[in-house]
Amino acid sequence: MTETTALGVSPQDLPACPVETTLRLIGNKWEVLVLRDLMPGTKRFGELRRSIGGVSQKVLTAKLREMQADGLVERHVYAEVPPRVEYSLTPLGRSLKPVLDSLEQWGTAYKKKVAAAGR
Amino acid sequence: MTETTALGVSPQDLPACPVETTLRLIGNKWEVLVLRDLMPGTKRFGELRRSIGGVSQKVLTAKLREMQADGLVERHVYAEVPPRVEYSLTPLGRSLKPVLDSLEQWGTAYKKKVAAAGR
DNA sequence: GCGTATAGTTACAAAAAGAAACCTAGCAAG
DNA sequence: CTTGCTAGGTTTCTTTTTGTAACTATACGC
Repeated sequence: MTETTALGVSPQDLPACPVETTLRLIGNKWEVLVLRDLMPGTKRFGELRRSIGGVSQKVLTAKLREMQADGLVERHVYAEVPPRVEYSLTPLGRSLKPVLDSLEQWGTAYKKKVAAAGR
Repeated sequence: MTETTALGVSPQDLPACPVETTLRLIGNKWEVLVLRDLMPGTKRFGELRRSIGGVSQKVLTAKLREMQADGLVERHVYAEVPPRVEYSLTPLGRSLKPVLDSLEQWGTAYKKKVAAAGR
């Protein structure tokens, strides 16, 4: 079964500033890490939890639901026992790749700088 | 008077993932907005507070101190009455511009999409 | 029957954020 | 002389968010 959520967002309740608009969807650390780990493809809940690392079950569940409501993430539930739930990015979610790339690039450059200064 | 803070960061206490490294410095909504509003140039505390909008004095103070400790922001105190404190970005802070730009670009595209869907 | 596994919920504790008052020091108005 | 204003900051208190740990449901293998 596949649950989908349309972008039920009214333009008028988005902030005027585009940066804030983006932050409304991925202004949280966990949301960015979900994005990072789903970018290569589908993952199950537990798998995602382990790959993110340090996130509690409760918070990950909550963030995934929000991201689903925002149309960034798709949730596929398989009626098996034990339950299997797979998460993947929607096209909208995948469209955030450039943002993720810029975060990664800056982080890489920064780490290099710190390593050089630490000598 | 000018207070400066070197990047006193040891490479080993940075996360392995560059994305997480970046998030450690600007993983918070307010930090990104400070960056956005200081990118054009120096601002006084109150000015910054108003331009960000919706941030409490306590939290803005705390975030600015953190960003100063991280070497992103410079703090200039003028010994006047009433006090004047000016904030500006360091070169490291300004180097985050590409990240900010990607957030802005995505937000702009998203708003366009939402506006189109809302008809 | 009993333990295992998975995604999720619930109840409680800890941490962060927000709201509002107070502090400082000098200057100006009354 | 007293009162009020200024701007950045701190303190206190309340609310919201986050984290921790225990518990649920259900089929499978033993």
